[in-house]
Amino acid sequence: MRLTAQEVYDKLVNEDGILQLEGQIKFYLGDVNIIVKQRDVVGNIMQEWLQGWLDKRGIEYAPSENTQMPPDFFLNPDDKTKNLLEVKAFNRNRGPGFDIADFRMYEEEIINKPYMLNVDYLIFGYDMNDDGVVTIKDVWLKKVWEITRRMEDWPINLQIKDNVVHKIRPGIWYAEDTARTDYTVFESLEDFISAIEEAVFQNPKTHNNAGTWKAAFLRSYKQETGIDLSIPRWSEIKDKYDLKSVRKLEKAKSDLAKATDQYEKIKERIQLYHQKLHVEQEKNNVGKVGKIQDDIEKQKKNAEKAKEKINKAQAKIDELEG
DNA sequence: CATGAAACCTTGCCTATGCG
DNA sequence: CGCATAGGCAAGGTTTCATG
Repeated sequence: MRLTAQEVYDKLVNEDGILQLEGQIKFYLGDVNIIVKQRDVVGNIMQEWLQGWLDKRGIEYAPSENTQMPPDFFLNPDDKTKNLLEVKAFNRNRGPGFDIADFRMYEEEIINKPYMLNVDYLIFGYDMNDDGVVTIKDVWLKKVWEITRRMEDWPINLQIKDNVVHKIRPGIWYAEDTARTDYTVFESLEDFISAIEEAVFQNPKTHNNAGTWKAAFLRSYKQETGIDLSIPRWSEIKDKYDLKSVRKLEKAKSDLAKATDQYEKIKERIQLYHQKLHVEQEKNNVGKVGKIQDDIEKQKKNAEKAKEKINKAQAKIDELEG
C-alpha cells in the first residue's frame, strides 16, 4: 500500500489514535533492565518507531540513504523526488529544539534538488513524565517554511558558534499568544527563499556564492517544476516578521498620545489656577494666594515632566521608523 | 480626609538565544 | 539535542497623586 504524507498523518491521528497512546523506552544489558528517562533519544526512537509502524501497517517506503540529510523516508520508492517524509520530535513542554539541516549543505541541496523544498515534516510534540512514560501531545504535518523564521541579526534562525554558522533551527509555529512571540514563521516558500538568499550573502563562508546563488536556484527550480518563482528582496519583507519592533513602535505611539494628553490637561489646570489666583488676590486672601502659587509651581514641574515624556516617545518613534 | 485614576512594582510565564 | 539565562509581557496588588 502506498500513502501520501497527508494520508500517513490522517491514519496515525484518526485511525490509530496516536494522541491517546502511551509509550516507554526500555533497554536491557544482561539481567539489568532500565527505563530510559533522558529526552535526548526520543527523536531517534520516534523515527525508528515510525519505520516499525509503516512496516506493520504494510505501507511502502524506501529508507533514507543519508541519515544526516532529509528525508527519512521516500513514500514512493519508484520516484524519489516525490512524497518525501521527514520525522521530527521535540519536548512539547519546551520549544522545538531539533535541527532542520546544516545551513551550507541545505543551501546547496535546494539548488541541486529543488524538490527537497517540498518535503513534508511529520512532527511529534511529546511529553515524558517522571516514570519515563511518553505521550504524544501534538502531531503536525508542515512544509519547511511553515516551521522556520528569522532572528534578530539573521534572516533565518541559525545556530551560530564562534561566529560560524551551523544549523538551521525551527521557530515556534503553534504559539496561541502572539503577544509573546517576537518573530513569526514565514508565510510562503518565496519569503523563505528570500531569507536563505540573504543568509548566503551574510554568511562569510558562503558570501562569495551570493552573486550567483539566486539565479542558479531559480534556473534549477524552473527546470524541475516549470514555475518561474518571484522572490522578494529581504529588505522589503523583513519588517513584517519582526513583531517585537512592531510592538515597540505601537507602544511609543501610544506613549506619545498619552503624554500629549497629559500635557494638555496640565496646561488647562495651570490656567484654572491662575484664574483662582486672580480672584484670591482681589480678595487680598494672603494664605490662599500663597497656596495657589505653590500649586502652580508644582503643576509647572509636572508640565516639564510630561514634556520630557513627549520628547522621549517622539525620539523612540523616529528611531524605529527611521 | 476620602475617592478614584494613573503610575509603579512584583510575580509568574513564555520566548529567543547561546553554550555544552 | 537539552539546559540555562535574559528579557518581555500580563495580571494583580500597592502606592501616589490630584481633586472635591
